Amino acid sequence: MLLNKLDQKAIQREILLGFWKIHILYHAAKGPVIGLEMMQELARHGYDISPGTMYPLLARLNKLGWLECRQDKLAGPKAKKEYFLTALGHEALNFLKGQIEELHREVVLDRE
Amino acid sequence: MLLNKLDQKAIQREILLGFWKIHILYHAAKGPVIGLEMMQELARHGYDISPGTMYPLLARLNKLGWLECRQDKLAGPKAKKEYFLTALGHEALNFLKGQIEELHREVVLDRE
DNA sequence: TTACCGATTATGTTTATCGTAATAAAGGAG
DNA sequence: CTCCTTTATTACGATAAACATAATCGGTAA
Repeated sequence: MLLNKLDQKAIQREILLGFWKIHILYHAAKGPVIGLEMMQELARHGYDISPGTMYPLLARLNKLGWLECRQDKLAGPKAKKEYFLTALGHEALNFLKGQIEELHREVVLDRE
Repeated sequence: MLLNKLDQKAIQREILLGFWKIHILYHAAKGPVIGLEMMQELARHGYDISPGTMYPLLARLNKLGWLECRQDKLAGPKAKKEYFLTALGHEALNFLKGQIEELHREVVLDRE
């Protein structure tokens, strides 16, 4: 393996950014997603996401209408937020599945 | 289809950015890649990349050591540049193939 | 009280993306 | 030879995303 840690970081930043965003949508489709939990989950898969990246992302996906946010109103301003995939988010995820399939077919299976 | 053009643009910017970068590496493995040609090729696949994005990207991949650049020295300063995948670039591409497979297995095939 | 844990929020710096305009060389039409 | 189009890259300014780190807040345990 010629790739060192700097290369891996570059791959992450340059290319894999979108991959774990898909993971988030995927998880949000299965059940509620929480920022910190997701950071830990992704860390397990080798992605090291800082809060300064994760939380603005979730807010953005919420603003785009792909994720819905629920928070206990009785709790304080920093209580955990649960994110769910919306109908629009499902559409986006389905579209992305098609894109993944295409990429997989072309690059991994080397067809077409 | 609920997704409108704004959504598609968001998907592109938020997630698919890495996908066509992989396409570039993939093409560079098959033969020389030229900026403008790549922009047209990607446009055919629905990705609309502006020169202000493409050329800095190629320069960056070159600087990372994934692409090698050849340019006819006799020609002027804006002569076309041909990019080839380096050994390190091959490593990166192979690593990415694994990542694509994993993503495909989990999200598309819904396994694991 | 104090200390820690689960979570989010705030913030400042760096880097990428995008659109558009400028530049350069080469080839063809007249 | 000059003008125009085509093939390419380069330059640039504005917006936005990513990152690391520090601050905050509420709950629970010692």
